[in-house]
This record gives sequence, structure tokens and C-alpha cells, in this order.
Amino acid sequence: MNDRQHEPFALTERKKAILRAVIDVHIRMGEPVGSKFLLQDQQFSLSSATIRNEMAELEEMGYLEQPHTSAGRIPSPAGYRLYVDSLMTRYSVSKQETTRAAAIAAQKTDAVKKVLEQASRLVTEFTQYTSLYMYGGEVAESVLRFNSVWVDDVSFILVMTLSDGSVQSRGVQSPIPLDPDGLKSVTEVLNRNLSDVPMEKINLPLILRMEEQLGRFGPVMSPVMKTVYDIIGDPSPVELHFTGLNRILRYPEFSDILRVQKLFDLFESEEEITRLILDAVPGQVQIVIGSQTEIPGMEGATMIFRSFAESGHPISAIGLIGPSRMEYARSVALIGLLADNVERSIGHTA
Amino acid sequence: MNDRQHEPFALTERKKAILRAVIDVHIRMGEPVGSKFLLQDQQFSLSSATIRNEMAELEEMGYLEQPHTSAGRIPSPAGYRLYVDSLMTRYSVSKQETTRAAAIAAQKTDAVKKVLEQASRLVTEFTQYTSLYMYGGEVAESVLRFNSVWVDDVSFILVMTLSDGSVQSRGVQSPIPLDPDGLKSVTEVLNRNLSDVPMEKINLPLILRMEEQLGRFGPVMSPVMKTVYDIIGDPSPVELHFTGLNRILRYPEFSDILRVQKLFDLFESEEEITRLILDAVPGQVQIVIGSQTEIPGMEGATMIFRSFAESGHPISAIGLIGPSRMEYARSVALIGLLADNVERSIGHTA
DNA sequence: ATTAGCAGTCTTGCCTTTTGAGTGCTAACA
DNA sequence: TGTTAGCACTCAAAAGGCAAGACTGCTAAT
Repeated sequence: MNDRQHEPFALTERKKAILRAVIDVHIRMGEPVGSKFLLQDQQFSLSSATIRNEMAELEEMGYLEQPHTSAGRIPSPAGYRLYVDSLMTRYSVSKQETTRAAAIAAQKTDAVKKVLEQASRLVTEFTQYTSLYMYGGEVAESVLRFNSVWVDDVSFILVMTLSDGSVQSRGVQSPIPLDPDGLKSVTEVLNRNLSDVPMEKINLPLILRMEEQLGRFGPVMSPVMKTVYDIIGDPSPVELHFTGLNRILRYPEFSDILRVQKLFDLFESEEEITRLILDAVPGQVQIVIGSQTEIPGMEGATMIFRSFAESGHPISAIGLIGPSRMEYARSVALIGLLADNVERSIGHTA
Repeated sequence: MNDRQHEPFALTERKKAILRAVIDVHIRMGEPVGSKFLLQDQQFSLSSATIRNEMAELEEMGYLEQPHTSAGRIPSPAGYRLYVDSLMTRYSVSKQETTRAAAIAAQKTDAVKKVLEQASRLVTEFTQYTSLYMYGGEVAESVLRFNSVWVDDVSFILVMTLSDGSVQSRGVQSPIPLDPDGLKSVTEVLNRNLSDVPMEKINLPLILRMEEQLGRFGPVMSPVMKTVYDIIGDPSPVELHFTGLNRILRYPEFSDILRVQKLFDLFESEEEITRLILDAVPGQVQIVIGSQTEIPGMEGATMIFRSFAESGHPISAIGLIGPSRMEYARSVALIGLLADNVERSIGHTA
């Protein structure tokens, strides 16, 4: 219907070069970049007028935009997208960064959360952007084996080896006096009836049957089952943590308090960001350019992250959030490096 | 030396009433309050001129200040101090608040941190201010007793009952094949040599002696000692967590991005706030009016908190941070209520 | 296809003016 | 002696006007 049958512009090499230059400069300076400045900053064997023409076409193609008529150009979300997908020059991590990151893999603590947190701290330290980590409530399906340690007449320690390989222990108060032999039979009954039984299969008949088998030690079941439920019962909700929230405030695009408010509302609700991570393909660095999404509050911000999967779906992640005008190459490389090390570390424990 | 021998003003009841009124109104409106407005808002049987005189004297006494000559008065830090100490009208918590808060004490999970976190969430939900909790690295002094659970030839689980009453377990990989009897003797040696021995007393000669006692199982000591060190060795640093950081952005006194930056820098460093809590008297609600301290970034903000002590010194805390213009009475009451419940809850576990 | 030159646009900074809220002071009053 | 009405004064904040400067788009020449 539109009469303007407009020969679509081709993305020539020269256009690419100019687009890259514009984005590079904008990332460095944070301000709209004009044809004249571009000319003297980067070396092009062209005149400013030609660059102006090219920039006008790049704008029509949707890669650049103009805050107002008499201003320079800034990259559009689509421009950033093209940039990160195929324009930017790779960054290779420094020796020092590699070494520091390796420390994550070195410590093989059981605690996945600690590893993620440390990685997240390093992200902020390296990049100076706000970093985040998601920690999925990795709830074991079932208890593989029960062991117990006798403490005194009314208390003992229940040690549970879980289906995910981890080990949890809890103190249990017994409502009746219990000698070491009694405890032994309790443990046996638990192993016989509950080994590798998922939570949803543990029902009242089963519990009653166990109480019966225990005879006079039956009353012990009540606190024991409470403890079991505590361990494999309710899937603790996904956690989302941020480090270096002050960092994002340093950028002029977030000098408007209203924008910061919206961004922090987004952080606080946790929901949107969590879903973003859960929906993404695990194992590779993702770049989400805020204004390309429908997520309120993400305008002008970009999130880079990589998630870690367990049996197929993402369960945890590390990443960063900064202005869309961001050092992409470096950020992507560093998230990749740190994620590699996290993966190695939590792989070790399994 | 100063010739101006100025009869010091007395803090008459009328002055108190006016000061209270000024602060009440300022808390509600957020703007400097003038004599005329005060008159029509609250009912005084006085003229605006009289109030002006009184306010001028209150200013000279240091309780009020004037942003500029032609503005109303705002409370000074000292004014707020007087207000919270003796002027404000008590707030009594609602039935609903009491009930909700009681849920904290109800769940007696081992995890102190979880309790603090939940309390912190409730603080924000109730008051709509940014809340925080501090969680002190409660490191046990020593291991009271070792128990072990045999898993397979090369791995076992070490269960340690600590001096603070808690129980920790860790999987250990053995460098040499180990049968159940071997594990038993390892455990015996540990109990004989390390029971209730504080970290600083565990030195190389002691470890060597144990290896000797173990004979061919000596090599097991290395991973075991690593685990022990992991549990009682390095005091994990004090943690400080915030909830509802977006809340503070809603107040006009924090609409200036520079102020917000400084405040968030303060949050991020954690050091100053941690010390504030550690230096305070535990067990009672503390009110720290930012501008009365030397802490950079606290200007215009007020922190209300209560800490929990263990053997005398503060180890954890919950609290909130908001603008100095804050609903003090309600905030204090709610922090008190929630802290009571936290105390009850973590008391139960001990 | 490229470029020089120029008119046109729109933000930004700066200065001045106006407005209005609130004060302090003086003089009258109970 | 304490209280009040009235008035001149101050100062921040808002509104308006003006000049500077940075870029652009377009036209015409190369």
C-alpha cells in the first residue's frame, strides 16, 4: 500500500565499519556521536558528508537512532544486537584474570552457593559492573541412605546421603529415651522403607507401617519425618543475589532517579530476571539487551549471563548488568571465563 | 569570653509541643514547615507570630534548622534525637502484625540465617523501608566429638559436633582404601587427640603424632585436617544483607543521584555499618541518626536496629534504614517486635 | 559516488524577572 | 511581660528570553 517503494539498503562493509565505529565511540564516550567527531577519532578516508549519508541510511535500517534532530547518533537496540552478534572485536582475557578466576575452581567446597557468590564478586571486581548470581533450590529427590550418630538418651544426629550426592545432617530430639541399639533399629527401619523413595511416595500408611515396625520406638518417627521433610520436602525458592549495586549508578544513563527506581524495582521482584535466566539456553553466554525485551525497567540496561544446568534445565547462573553502552567484548569473555571455572568447581563436587 | 551572655532558653512544655508538632508534620509532608502552616494543621491557641518566636529560639537551641532564610524549619539531627528519646508518641503494634511476626518464632529451623532473612523481609513488608540483617560468622571454637559414617573404600562422612552445639557433616575422600574398622580407628584417634581442642592448639607436632598413631592409615589425616580447618578454621566474615533497596529511592531526600550513590557505596563496603552494629549495646533497639555520626553517606538517613548477642557481644542483627524523616514510633515498635521473635526462635535451637 | 558549503533545527547554558512563601522586627495591646 | 498584627525583607524556585554550539539534511559542484 505504501507507495514509497524503497530499495532496501544493503549492509555493505563500509556501513558495518561505520556502525562499529559509532558504537565503539559511543561505548567509550557515552554521548551521541556525530559525523565530524567520528572522522577525527577513527581514521576514515571519507568526508563527514559521506559519513552523514551512511549514518542516515543506517538509521533508516534501524541500527542507529537520533535523540533529536541536531544531535549525533546513538546505537539502537537492534544496533547493539548486530554489534554483539557479529561486529565487535574479540577480547582475550589477561593472564592475571585467568589466574584469579582459577581460584574458584581450586576450592572444592561442597557449597555451590559459596562458589557462585565468589564468582559473582569477581565479576564485579573485574568488570566494575553490577553482578548477580542465581542459585536454584537444588532439592534432592530422595534420601539414598540414612545413618545415625547417638548423642544421648534423648537426642541423636541423623545423617542423610541424598540422591544428588550431597550429605546433610540434623540433630533430632527424641520424645522417648533411646539407647544406641534402639537407634540402630530406627536407622535400619528408615533404610528399609525410605531408601530412594521420593517425597510424594511418602504417605501416611507408609509412616504408620514404620511406626508399627519400630514397636516401642514408634514415637521417634514424628521428629524424624519432620527432619526428612525439612531436607527433601519443600523446594526452597530460587535465590537471586546482586553484588555491586552501586556500580550501575555511576553511569550517566542512570543518573535519572526514576530510571534507577524502575531498575531496582525489577531487581527486587526477582521474578522477571529469574525467568529470563530459566528460559535461556544453558552453557553459553547470553546477552539480553534490555530495550529489546518487554521487561519493564530494563530499558537502557543490558544483562550478560551464563547459566548452569543440572539434568538439562538451568538451575543456577552468574552474570552482570550494566548500561547497554557496555564493554561487551570484555564482559562476555570474562563471564565465560568465570563460568567455566564455576562449572569445573561444582562439577568436582558432584 | 563571648560577651553575649545569653540567658539559656528553657525547654518549656510549649516549646516541646511545638517541636513535636514541627517534626510530626515534617515527617508526614517531607518539607520545611512554617509557622502559618503549623497553625492551621495542628490546633494551637496561639498566633503565627508567637510560634515564629518559639521556633527561632528552638533553632538557637539547636533543635531546628532553616534550609535558607525564607523557608520553614526542619528538624536538626539533635531535634530528631530529642524526638525519639522523649517526644514521640508510642505506637502499639497491631494484632495482625503480632500474628505475622509470631510465624518467625514458630519455625525452629537450625538455620539462624534463614530466620534473620525472613525477619528482614517482614521488616520491609511492614514498614516499607529498606531493611537489613547482619549475620555474624559464628565459628565454633572446637570440635567436641567426631563421628564417622562409612560410605565406600575411598570415601566416608565425617560428622562433627561443635562446641556451639551445632552439628556439621562433610564428605571426605580418602587417599588410601579404608575399611569400616580402619575408619573406626581413625575416628577414635581424632576423638582422643582433638576433642575440644581449639584451632590454635592444633599444630604440626600434634598432627604428626596422630599420623603416627594411625600407622598405615596415616595418609587419611591430610584430607581430614583440611575438613576440620574448613569447619572451625577461618572465621567466615560477617555478612550483611539488604532487602528492599528500592524502597529508599522513593523519598525525595534521596532523589539526588549523588546522595544515593554515596549511600549505596556505604552499603556496599559493609564495613561501617557492621561496626556500628558491633559497637552497639545488644538487646535494645538502637536509633542512629545519620547526620549525627561521622559516617560518610549516612547524611539524611537513619538506621534503626537491634542486635543479638552470644556470650556477651553482638553476633547478628536486624534493622532498617530510611530517611531521617521517618515514622519512628512505628519503626521502633516493629523492630522490637520482630527482634523479640527472632530471639525466641534462635533461642529455641540452642 | 563523493564532497564542500550552507541553511535550519534543537539542546544547553546563562541571565534576568517574577512569584510566593516565610521570616524577623517593630509597635501596639492585654 | 507575654502576645499579636502588620510590614519590609530575603531568598529559592519557576518562567522567560537570548546566544552559542553541535549536527544534520540538502543542494550543487566535482
